[in-house]
Amino acid sequence: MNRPARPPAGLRERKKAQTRRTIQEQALRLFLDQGYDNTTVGQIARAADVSSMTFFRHFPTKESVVESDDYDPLVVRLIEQRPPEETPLAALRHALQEGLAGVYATDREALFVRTRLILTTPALRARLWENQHATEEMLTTALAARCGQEPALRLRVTAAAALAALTAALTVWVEGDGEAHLPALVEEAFAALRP
Amino acid sequence: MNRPARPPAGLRERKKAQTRRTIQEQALRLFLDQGYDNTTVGQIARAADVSSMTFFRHFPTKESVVESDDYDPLVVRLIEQRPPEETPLAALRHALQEGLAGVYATDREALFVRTRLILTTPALRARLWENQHATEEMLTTALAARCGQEPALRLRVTAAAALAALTAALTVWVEGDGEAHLPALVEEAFAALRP
DNA sequence: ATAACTAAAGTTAGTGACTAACACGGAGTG
DNA sequence: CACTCCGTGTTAGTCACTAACTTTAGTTAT
Repeated sequence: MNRPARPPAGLRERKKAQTRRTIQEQALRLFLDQGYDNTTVGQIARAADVSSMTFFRHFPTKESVVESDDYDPLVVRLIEQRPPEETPLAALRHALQEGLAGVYATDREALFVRTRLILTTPALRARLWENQHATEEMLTTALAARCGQEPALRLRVTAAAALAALTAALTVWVEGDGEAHLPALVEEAFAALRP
Repeated sequence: MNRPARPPAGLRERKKAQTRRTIQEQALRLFLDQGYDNTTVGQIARAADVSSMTFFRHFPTKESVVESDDYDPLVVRLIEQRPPEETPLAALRHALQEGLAGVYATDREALFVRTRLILTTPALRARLWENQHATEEMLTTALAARCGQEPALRLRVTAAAALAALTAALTVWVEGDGEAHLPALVEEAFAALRP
């Protein structure tokens, strides 16, 4: 159970982490300033004061700088904690809402900017779907473990539909310039799944 | 209402269409032979006896050779023909099933090979999601037009969920080496959306 | 039929994402 | 203090894709 705020743990590692953070910050700044496609890896590297190679040592692709993907394990944990009598879909809905609530309360602005960047950049959007597929598999497994079933087609569909609902809500949220209440949008999106 | 089988319509156009077809055939052959990532555009061009530039004159990206996307307009037409008293989800289910039935009856083997190639190649899978997003918008619009509503969040979620169900069914179909009855899988996938 | 028009295809020379191979230098360890 | 390792820089590539220009060949008009 290693919570964040790990002790300094060695100068070398700290420097590495620092480099990584700097690259990511500069990348996001440049992407927002001049657009994703108009920004080259070389520019990012120069802004972070490293060589282009170092960029790829920390991030396998240009797209991967934008991702976070710290949510998946959190949501899986939340699913495990849902009462077992809940339907899979309800468990997913509550777990996703809980997970979102935290981010929404503390980092709403950052979430908005990042989401808009992703949804308006084709290359990043494509990457997003790929990640969703991985997330879908994790959710399916978590759901299957919860009620003893094996990960069948139906659970897969449920997980995929839940993620589709979440994405649709995020899309509408961004299209409305972030003025709507995101949790309410998510709730409405999930409502469309129980006709 | 130009049905296929258009008259020859000029030597130049025919030659162009022929070149395009050759490129696509050779590309698919090479992809299946040696894998997508191990095949370069230059190889495809050489196999089709054209220059690399010509490849990009016919297909904007290497990924786009694999797509067909002739389904979207067909499905939209099928949606418009569904009886108006059907729920949006039911209309989608029937339209997608009808559209699939045609391909499944005549081109099952080709559908299987192409689907497996896409689902097992990360770059193509990413592209698939992108296309699904476009499809989702068309379906949402079609659904909205059907029952006079405006394209709200709920319809978007419905369309996205339906596509997720279809994709899940296709995935399971491919994982089972194409031995299952695809329409039945689709039916089961949609069943998961009515709990 | 031949000349004039035009669109498809080739050629060349790039950019940018990403990789492999090797060298350097400072952080970790005895 | 020496020795090892690991993060980084350098160089030289490959491959997808683009732009500018030329060549070739189908089409059209004289």
